[in-house]
Amino acid sequence: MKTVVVGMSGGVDSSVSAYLLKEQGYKVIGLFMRNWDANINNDISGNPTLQDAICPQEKDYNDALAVCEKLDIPLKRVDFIKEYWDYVFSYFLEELKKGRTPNPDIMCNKYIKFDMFLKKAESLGADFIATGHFARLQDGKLLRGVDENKDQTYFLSQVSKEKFERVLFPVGSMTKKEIRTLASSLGLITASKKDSTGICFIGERHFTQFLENYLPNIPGDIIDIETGKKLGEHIGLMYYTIGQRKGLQLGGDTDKIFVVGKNLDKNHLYVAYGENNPYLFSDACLIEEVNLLTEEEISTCTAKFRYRQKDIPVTVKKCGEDYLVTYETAKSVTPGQACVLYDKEVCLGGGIIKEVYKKGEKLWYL
RNA sequence: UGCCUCGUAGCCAAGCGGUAAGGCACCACACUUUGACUGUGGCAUUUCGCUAGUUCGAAUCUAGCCGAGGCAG
Repeated sequence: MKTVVVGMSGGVDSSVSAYLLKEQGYKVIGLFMRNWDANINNDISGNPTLQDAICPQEKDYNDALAVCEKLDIPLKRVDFIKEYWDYVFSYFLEELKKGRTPNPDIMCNKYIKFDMFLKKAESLGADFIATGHFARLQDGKLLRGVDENKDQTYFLSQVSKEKFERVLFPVGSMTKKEIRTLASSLGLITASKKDSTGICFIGERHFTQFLENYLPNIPGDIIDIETGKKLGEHIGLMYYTIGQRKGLQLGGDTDKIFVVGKNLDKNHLYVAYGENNPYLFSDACLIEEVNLLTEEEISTCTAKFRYRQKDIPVTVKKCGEDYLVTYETAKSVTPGQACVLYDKEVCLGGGIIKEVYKKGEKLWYL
């Protein structure tokens, strides 16, 4: 009998995952992870649950425990608070300081869930680990989750290929609706629990206030990139991402205003009018830290530059350590975000967007 | 100083006697394991610079005042 350690988050997906594995005849052990502590991590300002009698993680643990008791499997717990800070959150802050838009959840999967957690599971005697991700593994390949609205392969793109040999995604071939229906019929208390959002393990935060706990905000000018005119003032470059519209507190025109770039030296935020403004578009980007999930050479495939964005056709070419990804046109391609490559259902891996180009020229304003 | 124009929510801006369009911003919700994007809804009835009139009824007409421009000088 093979042993599987399931990452129990206290949500419905991992609850059903544990059930399915048990049905399939595995010896199942639940493992609850706690990677964030609001007090230790100074997560004070902008934290909506700070005053709650029991913190959200404790509620989640209780839910996970209730599910495990129902399924008659043991539940253990482990803390990676320091590791999460060192490998995920520090990276997150460093990237923000550089004016980029990091994706902490991608690093969380790479360093915590599919590394630290995996090692911990092995020490508990695991042959495999399992999570409630919406993704599938077939013949060593990572496939999109069947529920295309919930597919999470984007977040798994930085996990190295060999890790997946010891991973199971039991709910990857189900839709969210099927999962909830099954959970409900089993009487699991997580059946109708709301999907969690926000940074994984941290949760929803008022972004501006949240960051103020960690980074100094340095106000500067908001500049219309087309005229060079000052339109207003921003509260700190790290609060804005490319393509963002909300939070500029600028109005007065009939058209919408979007963030198109930043200048760290001058502490300027560049904006432009209109959702189809040329400054928002590009036709190529250079990606770094490329992690491939296939042995085969990649030339043409599809890619997405942000989670839940539609795939677009691209061509890929190795360029030293990095890869050059070219495409007809894409909007709001943002340094720091992941570019994830696909061949139909197969996730080929991806990289982190480093530079963005248009007509052979690097976009100077990013 | 004389003459002219203008003053509508945080911003832009319709309305020109019949009981305050719209856009941007902002807020809420939906969507969402990354900060978005997107969608839906809310958002001036102690109201239209202030005061006093005309009128059944005014942001819309009249007078004065205040304020912002402009033309004469």
